[in-house]
Amino acid sequence: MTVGSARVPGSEELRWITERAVADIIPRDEFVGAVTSGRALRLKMGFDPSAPDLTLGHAVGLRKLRQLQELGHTIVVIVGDWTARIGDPSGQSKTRPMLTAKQVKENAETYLRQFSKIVDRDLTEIRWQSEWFDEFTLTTIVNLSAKFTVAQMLERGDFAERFAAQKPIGIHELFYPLLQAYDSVAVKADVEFGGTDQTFNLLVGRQLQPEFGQKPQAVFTVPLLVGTDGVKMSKSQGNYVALDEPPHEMYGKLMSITDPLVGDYFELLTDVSDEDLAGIREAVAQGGTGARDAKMRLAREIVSQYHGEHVANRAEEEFQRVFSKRETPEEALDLPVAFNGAARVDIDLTDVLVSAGVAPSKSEVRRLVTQGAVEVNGTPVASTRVTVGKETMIRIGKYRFVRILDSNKAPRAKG
RNA sequence: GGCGGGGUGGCAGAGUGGACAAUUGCAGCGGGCUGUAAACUCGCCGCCUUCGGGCUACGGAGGUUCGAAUCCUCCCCCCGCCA
Repeated sequence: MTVGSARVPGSEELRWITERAVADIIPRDEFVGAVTSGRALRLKMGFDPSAPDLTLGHAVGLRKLRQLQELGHTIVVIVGDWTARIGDPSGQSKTRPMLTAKQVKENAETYLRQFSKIVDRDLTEIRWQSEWFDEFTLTTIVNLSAKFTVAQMLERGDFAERFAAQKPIGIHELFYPLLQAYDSVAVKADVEFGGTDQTFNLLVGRQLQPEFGQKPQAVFTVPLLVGTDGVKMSKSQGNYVALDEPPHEMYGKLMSITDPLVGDYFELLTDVSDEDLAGIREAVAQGGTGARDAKMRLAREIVSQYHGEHVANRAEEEFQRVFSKRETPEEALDLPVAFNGAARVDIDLTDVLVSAGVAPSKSEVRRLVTQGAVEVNGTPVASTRVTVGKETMIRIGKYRFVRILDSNKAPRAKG
């Protein structure tokens, strides 16, 4: 890698970079000095290949990287293939199966595909931990671990809490920060990015680099995006929006975020101006349709970012049709049924909805019917046995729709 | 090595011979309300069912019993403390 040069941002641009959607920069003046030096910086960001799906939460940091990339700085993505193979220690309840090299590679591809929705992959350096960790020996590891103390490790909040509560802390867990820190040495990072929950790990990297004769990296943290329900975002809660999400789902999920989050989402995920942002927060605080309109704007803006404006508009129209007006959607899950020439045919919803993947079990379908949640052509059904025609629309609950198609009539053109 | 605690439905966590498909909370689903929500409220929430019922489940395997998540035996796993 040759040391290139980068454009020096103007004061307004610099302010935007260092203040919008930023949690902390340590040390701030050092970072500002570096970014205004004209030298191309190496901006490190880690990636855990055991969880390749990116969410809007990741987007906060990636958007920041994008801003810096546009100035000519180099993004260095570390694929944590080595640590991922050991397994994530934080999920104590289950031992995560070790990932194979193939899985890691696939996950990395998935990651990078989503990653490039925000940053320019061609201007990104992708490095694998195995490049340096494969060569580690016991001596190297002992030497590395000798540079830190248990007390230092216990400064990390979650370790301290577990220790105090006499909960287990695996030795390997103590290694995680060290390994991550060594990544910074290996790639000679100037700045490392992460969410605020990563602060400790990033600082370990900063502490380690001087031990190897390197200038310590600056640490750049971005705020954590709160889940759509207002609680900490987590996969198990399902309260996140994935970057890969289809447009109408993305739109719908954004419309369902709890009101107080609207301002934060705008702040962290869009480029609306500060004045605009203040107006949005004000509108949401007032409640009523103003809050709803602000949320619609948010949903439209974000869907536009990942799917384009045209698609976003269509998602919005569809949303209004189904949710606001309670009409049937234009698009529904098509369900082929063999009519064999008949105009109408009897079907059993328990079979049909389960095989269509709409309901998890026949019992669930019976329950739904009992609760009056299933409508055929707008009329609630009392029995799971119903008569349907071609194009009959079946509605399950408020938002799930299935359209009956004649499987005889619409054969696949190509086999 | 010694001592102790524990393994129950997606999670948390009750139950300690029958009335237990298993209290409760969270999550989820459905109805209402609404701005799409949230909050609130009502209901559902193992699987199969000809709706009579059947089947499978409380770490695993055996056993005692008319009957076991609950008692006994062995085994497996997790955690803490002391050494």
